[in-house]
Amino acid sequence: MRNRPIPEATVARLPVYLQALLSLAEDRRQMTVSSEELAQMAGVNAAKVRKDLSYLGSYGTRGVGYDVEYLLYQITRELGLTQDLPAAIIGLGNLGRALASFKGFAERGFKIAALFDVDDSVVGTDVGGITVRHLDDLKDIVTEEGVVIGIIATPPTPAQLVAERLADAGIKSILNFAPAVVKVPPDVTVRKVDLSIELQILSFYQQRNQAIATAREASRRLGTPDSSPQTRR
Amino acid sequence: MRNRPIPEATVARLPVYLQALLSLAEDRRQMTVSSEELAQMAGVNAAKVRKDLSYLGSYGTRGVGYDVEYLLYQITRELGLTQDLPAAIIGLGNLGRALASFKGFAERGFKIAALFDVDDSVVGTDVGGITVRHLDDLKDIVTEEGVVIGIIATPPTPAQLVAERLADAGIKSILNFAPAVVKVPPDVTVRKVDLSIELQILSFYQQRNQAIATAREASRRLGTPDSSPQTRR
DNA sequence: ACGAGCTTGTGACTTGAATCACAAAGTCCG
DNA sequence: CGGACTTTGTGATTCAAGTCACAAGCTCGT
Ligand SMILES: NC(=O)c1ccc[n+]([C@@H]2O[C@H](COP(=O)([O-])OP(=O)(O)OC[C@H]3O[C@@H](n4cnc5c(N)ncnc54)[C@H](O)[C@@H]3O)[C@@H](O)[C@H]2O)c1
Ligand SMILES: NC(=O)c1ccc[n+]([C@@H]2O[C@H](COP(=O)([O-])OP(=O)(O)OC[C@H]3O[C@@H](n4cnc5c(N)ncnc54)[C@H](O)[C@@H]3O)[C@@H](O)[C@H]2O)c1
Repeated sequence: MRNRPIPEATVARLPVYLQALLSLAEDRRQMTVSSEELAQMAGVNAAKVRKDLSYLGSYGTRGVGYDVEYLLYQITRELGLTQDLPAAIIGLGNLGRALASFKGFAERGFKIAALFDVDDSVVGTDVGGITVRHLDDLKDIVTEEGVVIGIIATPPTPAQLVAERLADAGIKSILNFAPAVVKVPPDVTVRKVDLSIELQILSFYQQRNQAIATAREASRRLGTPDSSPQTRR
Repeated sequence: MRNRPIPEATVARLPVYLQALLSLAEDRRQMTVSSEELAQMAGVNAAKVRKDLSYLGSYGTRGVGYDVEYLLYQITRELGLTQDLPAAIIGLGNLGRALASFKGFAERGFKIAALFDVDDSVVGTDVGGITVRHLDDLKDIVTEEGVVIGIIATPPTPAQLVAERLADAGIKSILNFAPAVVKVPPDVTVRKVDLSIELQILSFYQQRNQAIATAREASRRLGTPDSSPQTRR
């Protein structure tokens, strides 16, 4: 299993295990954890946990489980979180400000190293202890501060432009909060977080379940035997 | 194809198509759109677009494409966005406030109908034109306002409790911003948005690509022929 | 030192999603 | 009206993820 490329789906779950392990490490009572326990905490099934962890190597002990500290270190290392990665936020509106003043990053392997905007009433001001700079200074400051992650929190229209500026500044990892699809060179990774999309997905399942409920209700009233429960998820 | 259950992956893309169609509908020049164009805009491939849309029915015309307005309506209907769904935000800190004062919801099928917190210095204040209520009044107000979606923006510790209160109030759809896994009854759908997880995933690919780059660099200097490019994503 | 009892690690299998590739169905133009 | 040209809709295929199930390996008590 070792040395095989780690599946994307596994990579996406490692941070969840990390979170669970951190909370276990905090109360020092439990030195070791079983795949079953970890699965409970992460909300997945135990076989998946074991398979996921096996991609990192054989870090468990049969009959015992996984050493919490050791596993914690291995996942941290695999995710590249052994030192704090410097990130920049572009767009200091409602969302950008919330992100900039959020204290939770430091404990999770990141630090906000620079802030950018284009609005003259924002540039030069202080947000969460950091001075907002003009977007035009992006490349210089990114180089200077060693920023490796760009967080786009501008309105959707300028998002593409900002992404290009980030790519031009040598940044390879972008997190995009603007509801817009941005195109970047193939060596740049973009992940998108779109709140409206999440809500719309919820809306779909909401209405579907409701439709099923009313259909069942109707057939019950008609005395028709209920065929399929169709719970799913 | 019709009447088959819509795959989860497709549901997750429908909002992206919706967004693209909305921007097409705005400038009224283009009455119809091909799967190829839509694919470009959504950042996916054309075959996937066609297959996704085919789950909703045969709404295209061969040789022409899809009627923008008609498709727009069909997706809106499928997602259950024909009327604004009332949502509630719980936890009015940095993030909760940004969400509450965000104007983009209305245009995307949602409206913020209620706000909740437990902090006495927050309860009773006005945020984005809505008075913050105490969490204890959740059930009453949810019923009264017909809220169907709950958005958790509290710290991680109270997230589980809040989720239970929401479920108890009859809410079936929860969007959770707190970095915590919440357990709910099977008829409730939870989606999680976790910023730190997204950053950690970026970190993984960042460091992996870097590792590949330095390995290639090393082998180049040694004159070893470079075997596999291994771009992926 | 041995057997009962856990728990891991992983091949084999199942399920679901993505991609391919092409016939079917339409448009457009001479 | 017919044939060149588009573009859809969808079986067939490939690829990735999830689940199952069990032998291998460890601990601990006796
Ligand atoms: N606020 C929310 O809760 C929320 C929720 C979901 C999505 N979003 C999305 O996040 C993004 C930001 O939302 P917001 O509410 O903070 O918006 P906002 O309008 O409050 O802030 C946008 C900020 O970006 C700056 N900006 C504009 N163009 C820029 C450019 N070219 N370069 C750099 N900065 C630029 C503006 O000066 C402003 O400060 C939007 O795309 C929005 O759709 C926000
Ligand atoms: N701020 C960000 O940019 C950001 C980014 C990523 C994730 N998050 C997550 O979002 C959540 C909120 O972040 P924040 O920065 O707004 O935190 P915050 O501390 O500023 O606000 C939390 C709010 O929740 C309220 N609260 C606490 N317990 C509650 C309860 N039981 N019921 C109702 N309300 C309660 C508090 O009174 C406070 O108003 C956190 O879980 C955080 O990890 C925030």
